[in-house]
Amino acid sequence: MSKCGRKKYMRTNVRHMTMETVESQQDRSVTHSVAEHSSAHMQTGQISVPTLAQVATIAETDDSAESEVIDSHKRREILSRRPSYRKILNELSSDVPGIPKIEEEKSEEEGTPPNIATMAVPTSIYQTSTGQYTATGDMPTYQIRAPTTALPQGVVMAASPGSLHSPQQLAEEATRKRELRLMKNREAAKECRRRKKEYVKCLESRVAVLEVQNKKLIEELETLKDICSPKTD
DNA sequence: AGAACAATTCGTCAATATTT
DNA sequence: AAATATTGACGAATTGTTCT
Repeated sequence: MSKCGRKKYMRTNVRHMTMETVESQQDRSVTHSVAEHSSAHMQTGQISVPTLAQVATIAETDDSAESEVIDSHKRREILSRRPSYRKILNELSSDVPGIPKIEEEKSEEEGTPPNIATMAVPTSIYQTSTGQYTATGDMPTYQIRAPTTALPQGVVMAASPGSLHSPQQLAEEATRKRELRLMKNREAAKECRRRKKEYVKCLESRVAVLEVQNKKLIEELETLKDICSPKTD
């Protein structure tokens, strides 16, 4: 995959705002907006996280003189980075029994085979008669492998920086560090995407469960209405 | 069949959060 | 404070779908 010619963007204090909306778009040949871009990447049926588009809209419409007066706290609140998927999911799981926690990555010696991510699709959260959510065997009892622990072949740990002298050695060290960083980030991105998918699936499951619950309650309400005020015809 | 477009995936960068 | 982790955004590549 060729990565040459990649455009570098200055990023301002914007977690949910890209330069697409911050910069003037005049000199950009790309015509799609942030919202379009994110929706284009949204799979059918997935739940979109609206903050990005919302914030982008705010940013776009905010450049009037009045906007300068806007409380910076508010803005910061909007733009602040939201918690990680792991955190969100774990909070969800503490609220709702049956939603699995995303476990911290564990070292391989704790029994988990390396590089194996077992994960079931969380398609079945059921509600018990007490109103609690319960997981079936299909619930994601995944285990997260520890990707960063395994260095690819060819990545050699160099000597300590103190022992490097020549510019060539320094350059090699820099290259090695960069490759290591890229590799780590590559794995981190994969893991992040996996967590995100998990998070979205989890939300979808919740929606499904709540819809069923809502339907039941409506039916119950109708029944009670009928009992309390039977029709006279 | 193949062109055209849409959707998806992946690696990377950079900003920010979290951990040490 | 430095190191590390997380994740939105981007562009390129790949894959899928539709139309001619």
